[in-house]
Amino acid sequence: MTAVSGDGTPPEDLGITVQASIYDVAKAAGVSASTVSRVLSGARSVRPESAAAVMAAVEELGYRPNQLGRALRRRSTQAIGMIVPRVDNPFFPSVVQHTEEYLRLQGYALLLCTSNDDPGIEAQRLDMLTERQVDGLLISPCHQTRSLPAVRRAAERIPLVQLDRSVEGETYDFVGVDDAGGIRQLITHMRSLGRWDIAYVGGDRGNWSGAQRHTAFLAALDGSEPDPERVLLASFSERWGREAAERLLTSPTPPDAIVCGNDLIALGVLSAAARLGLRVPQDVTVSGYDDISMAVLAQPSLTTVRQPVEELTRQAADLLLARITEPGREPCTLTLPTQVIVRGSTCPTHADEGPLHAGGAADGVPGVHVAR
Amino acid sequence: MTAVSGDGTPPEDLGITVQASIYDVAKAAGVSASTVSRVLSGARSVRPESAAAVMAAVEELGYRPNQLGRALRRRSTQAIGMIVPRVDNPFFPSVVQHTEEYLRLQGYALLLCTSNDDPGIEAQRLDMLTERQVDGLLISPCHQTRSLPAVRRAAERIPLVQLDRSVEGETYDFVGVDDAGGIRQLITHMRSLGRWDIAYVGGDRGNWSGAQRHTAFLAALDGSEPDPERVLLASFSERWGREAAERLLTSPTPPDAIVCGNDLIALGVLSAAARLGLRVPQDVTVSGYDDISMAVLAQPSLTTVRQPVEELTRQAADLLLARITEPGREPCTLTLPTQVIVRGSTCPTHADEGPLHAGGAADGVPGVHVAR
DNA sequence: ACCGTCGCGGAAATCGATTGCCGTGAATCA
DNA sequence: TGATTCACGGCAATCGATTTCCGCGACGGT
Repeated sequence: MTAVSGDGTPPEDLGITVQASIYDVAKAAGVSASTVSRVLSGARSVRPESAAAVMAAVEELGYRPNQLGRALRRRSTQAIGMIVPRVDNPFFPSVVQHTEEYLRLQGYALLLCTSNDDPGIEAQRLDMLTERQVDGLLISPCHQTRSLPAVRRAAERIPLVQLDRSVEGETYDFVGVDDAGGIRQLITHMRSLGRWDIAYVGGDRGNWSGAQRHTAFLAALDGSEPDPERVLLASFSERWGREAAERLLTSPTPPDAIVCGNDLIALGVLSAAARLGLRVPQDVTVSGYDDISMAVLAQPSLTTVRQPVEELTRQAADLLLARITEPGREPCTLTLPTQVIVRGSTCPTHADEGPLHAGGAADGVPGVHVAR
Repeated sequence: MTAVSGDGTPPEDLGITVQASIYDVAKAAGVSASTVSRVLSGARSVRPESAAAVMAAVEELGYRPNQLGRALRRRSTQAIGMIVPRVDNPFFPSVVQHTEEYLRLQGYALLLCTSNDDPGIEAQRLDMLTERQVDGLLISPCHQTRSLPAVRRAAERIPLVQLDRSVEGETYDFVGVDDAGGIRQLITHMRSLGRWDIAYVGGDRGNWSGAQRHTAFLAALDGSEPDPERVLLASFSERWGREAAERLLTSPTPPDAIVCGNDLIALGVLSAAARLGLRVPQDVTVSGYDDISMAVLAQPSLTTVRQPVEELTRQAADLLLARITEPGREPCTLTLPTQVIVRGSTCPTHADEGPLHAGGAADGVPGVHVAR
């Protein structure tokens, strides 16, 4: 059955050769397909001669098992699907890198997709991965509410864990960071430097991070009046940071500090400040969020909030594996602590001079780390 | 056969519900599985009443076809595997983004993997994707020679196209850019500014881009002596750029221009220069390669070589689709032209002042574009 | 009235691998 | 010696969807 070659015609070598199936191996080794399967999987003991014959045939034919057939029968693809909003924000590649590495050690392959911050594309990807029978899903939903229907649909069929961002209106497993705490710490830091007129440039409130950080900013201002001119929201991009900073810094009453929704925005702000001839941190202090690798290289280097990426991905992966083995468990939410990294964009004493490879030193405030 | 529920026990709703198969739909609709398949695929005409019954059952059961079964039978997964060396170099995310978008329009899903610049991991990923029966592979091999065995093994079974980087020793379809031409243009540009003592800071020669660009730099120097102190090779990272620049610029005879192997290196160089109190471009000019989005925001903005990413991905995807439909065709190599983007890091007259959103203007030299 | 044709539906084979079940022969034990 | 266990191998069912082949009834043409 299902013999593959030997139909009389010469091989006619054209690039791609037909794949040998387990039956071809069985025939070449003079055993049954069951035996081949058992040799390869080690599921049951096999006579050494048979095993040797099988291995020889595998080698000879260059046999590689078809994971489609295996997955169909086993009801497990040993693959995890992952969906992140963007890959041009360095934070997510970093998350992806760690996740892939960790899951590989657990014997899973990672299938990565991008939603491009579009709930429609995200839903397509979610459906695609579901139909391809991944064993689990990791997702940073691109929108708090508009992502919900597709996330719900997927979670009904497949173990799903959210990381870094979450949807609202239903609770699924979620590993995030203390976004609000990070912002609060930053504000405290700014005020300790004598900065009281603090502006906020953030992403839109559609996604979790944007909403959390903005809300935290407003809350941290408690006493002060929330001047609408001081709070600008649009997108998590350098371009927006630049544009917003231009608006803020050319106004008659510019703020003396700018807290940004993430590092990309902050880099845009630094760019605009430099262009306008303003000195950072003397004229205005600036902070970011995420601690991407560019942050330490910026001019000046960027004060920011570091998310514990490795911990984040490990916890999310563990949560997913737990839900795979035990689908009925209660949804659980983990919030990891963040850490403020103080650099030159807020602290002149840490401006970018001195040896390039100096280490940092804690300055006594819990959760605040002074670098370089 | 394969009835799914109705075994007497109550539903016992725990998170995940069992997936309905095409047979469940058939039973609910009172037709055969063949008919369900035909309704869903539109392969053959079906009586309207049957079709309606099927659609109702699909809706009712929330049926989603299992792509594993479909792919097994159809011998096509409608998925393309892609492997890039890193995702923390913004150039590749950009390539990925465009590729995914284009392939989606052609009805393919993209499964993305990262090799982390490690030929061993790359080989694993290649095998994994091959065993999962992707219809084609797109790869930027992380190493010119060490990637060859795994690439060969994969290409023997599945249509494969290389993009941006290639292996050596065997020719497979490849879409790249004129790396050498870009470097030559940069050198010409530097010399036209009166800079003759040009240093090169690049990635290692293990991968295609590193080797091409380094070789081109040496070749462009023809007359001049290739001072080994002036050519530093290690990795395509900001960190390396910073370290190398520190070495170059603190030497007794610093160069008056630094050509970098990519933008990340160049950003590191700018960072080191600023820290050492050197002015760019007055004291030293700096150029990058790739035109990542940070390049325009750097202080000063970065002169660089733009790769035609969209064209690159479109051509690579088209080549792959062509090879899928016609596996026997001759391997083909495409080399796309690059374009130098002149910005503030080489040209003081284009320093970063003026309106933020100004467009650029061509300065008459072919292939050279003066931005902002 | 008879014979093709057409529309439509279903049974069954198929894709590739896994696994429950049974059979066979050898070894062990009473 | 006869019974029981054990090691090992193969048959066939199975996962879920597609597709070939065939059958049935209706319809049109002569």
